Amino acid sequence: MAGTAQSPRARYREQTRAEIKEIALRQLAEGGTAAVALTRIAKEVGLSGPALYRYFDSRDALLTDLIRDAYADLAAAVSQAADSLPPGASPRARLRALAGSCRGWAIAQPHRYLLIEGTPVPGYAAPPDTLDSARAVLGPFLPVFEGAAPSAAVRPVVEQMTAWAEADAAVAQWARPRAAGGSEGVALAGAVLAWAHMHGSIGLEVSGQFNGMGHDGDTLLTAQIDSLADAFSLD
Amino acid sequence: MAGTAQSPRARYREQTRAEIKEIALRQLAEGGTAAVALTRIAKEVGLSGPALYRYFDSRDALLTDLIRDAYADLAAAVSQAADSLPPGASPRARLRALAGSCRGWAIAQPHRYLLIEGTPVPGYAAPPDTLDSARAVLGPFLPVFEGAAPSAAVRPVVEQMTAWAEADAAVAQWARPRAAGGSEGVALAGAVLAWAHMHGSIGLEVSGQFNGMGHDGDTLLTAQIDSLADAFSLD
DNA sequence: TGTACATCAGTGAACGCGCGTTCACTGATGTAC
DNA sequence: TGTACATCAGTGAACGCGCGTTCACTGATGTAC
Repeated sequence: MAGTAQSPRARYREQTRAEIKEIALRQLAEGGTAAVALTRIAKEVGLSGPALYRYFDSRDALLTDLIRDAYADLAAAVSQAADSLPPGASPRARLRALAGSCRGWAIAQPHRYLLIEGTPVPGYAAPPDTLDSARAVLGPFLPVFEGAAPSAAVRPVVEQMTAWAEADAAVAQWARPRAAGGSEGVALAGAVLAWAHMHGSIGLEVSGQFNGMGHDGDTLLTAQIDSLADAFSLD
Repeated sequence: MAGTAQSPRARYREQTRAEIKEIALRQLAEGGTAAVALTRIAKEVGLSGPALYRYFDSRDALLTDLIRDAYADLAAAVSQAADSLPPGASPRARLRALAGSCRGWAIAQPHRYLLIEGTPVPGYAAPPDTLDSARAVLGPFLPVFEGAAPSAAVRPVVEQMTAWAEADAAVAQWARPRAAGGSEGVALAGAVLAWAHMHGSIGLEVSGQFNGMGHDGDTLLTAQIDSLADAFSLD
C-alpha cells in the first residue's frame, strides 16, 4: 500500500484527469476527433476552460493520452485472450481467439479503434512509443506460428520479415523469444498478415462500408483467419 | 459535337468548378478533411468567399462531389485494369492485376483513398449512391471467380453471400451476369474477401502503420491475394 | 443590327460561432518548523 | 498545536483566429424580338 499511498490532492487530481478523458472519449464517439474540444469538456466537468490546463498541457497532449490508453487497452485485451486459452488449444483456435478479441474490442468501441487505426489526425504527430504499443498488440500472435509451414503465396512475406529481423536487432530481440522454437521470420509474417486481415475486415465493419451488404464481420474475419491458418498449415 | 456544345459561360463555369475542386483536393492532401475550407479555397482561386456559393451549395456539397469523383475514378482504374488484361490471363493473374490497380490508385493519392475508405467524416452523411459506386469498384472482381472451388475456410462467407443474393433481388441482378457461368454466391464472396484484403494492406500502408517495419505493401497485398486465389483454388 | 430585359458571376459588409490558449489574480490545501 | 510559507486548483477577462453562411447590391453576359 505504501507505494500506492496518495495525498488526497493527488487522488483528486487523478479523478479529475480520468473524468476529463471520459468526456473526451464521449465526444470522440459522437463526433470524431474534431469534436474533442477543451472548452466543451470544461463545461461538462464543471470547470472553466483554462482550468483544464492544470491537467493537460494542450489539446494534443490530451489526444496523445487517449491514443496511448487505447493501445494499452487493446494490447491488454489481446494478452488476456491469449492467457485464457485452454492449454491444449490448436494454433488455429488460438489464432481465432486472438483475432476475435481484437475484433470484439474494436466493435465495442469503434471510436477508439478508429483513433488508433483510422485516418491519421492531420497535423498531429503520434508519440514515438506508438511502435512499441503496436508491438504489444502483435506479440501474442507470434507463438501461434510455431512450426508453421508457409505456403508459396505467403513465402515472400516470410522472406521479407526474416530480412527485417536480421537487419534490426531490436526487432529480432523482441520477436525471437516469442517465436517459440520457430523461425521469427515465419512468426512475424504470420502476425503481420493477421494484423492486415483484422484491419481489413474490422475496418470495413467499423466504418460501415458494407452496411446492408448482408455479411457480418465475424464470418468474414473468421474466414480470413482460417485461410491464414491454411496458408501456414496450422492445425 | 452538338451535345457537347456549351456556351462560353457554361464552359467557364465548369472550369471554375474544376479549379475549386482541385484546390480542395490539395487542401485535403495537406491537412485532411478538416483542412478543406471554403474561405481559403476562395482566396486561392482569386474569388471572394461568398462567390463560391455560385458553384457549390455548401461545404458538404463540395465534399460530396469529391467523394463521388474519387469513387468513379477508382472504379475507372479497376475497370481499365480489367480491360487491359491479356486474353488468356489466369484467374490468379487477373486477381493480382485488379488488386494491384486498386493499390496503385490508393498509394498514388492516399488522401482520396482515405476520403473513401477512411474514418467517416463526423456529421457528414454520405450520398445514397455511394453503394452503387462501391459496386462499380467491385464489379470487375466477380468474373474472376468463375469455376472457383472455395475452401472450407471461406465457405461460410459463400453461404452468406448466396443467402444475400437470394434475399436482395437488386444484388442478384447485378451479380449474376458478372459471375460468368458460376454461382454468384462464390463470386460475391471472392470479391468481398478481395476487398477486405485490399482494405487491410492498403490501409496499413496508407496510414503509415507499419512504417519502418520492413515490409512493403506490394509484397503484403500480393501474398494476401495469392492466398485468396489458393482459398478458391484458382489457377 | 439594336434595344429591353433576364440571368448570372461576383462583391463587401456583416453575423455569430466556438475554438485553443495566455494572463494576472484569488483562495484553498498542504508542508516545515 | 500554531504559525509562516509554498504549492496548487481554479477563476474571469481577454486575444486572435478562421470558419460557414446570408444579404443586398453592382456589373457583365446572354437572349428574345
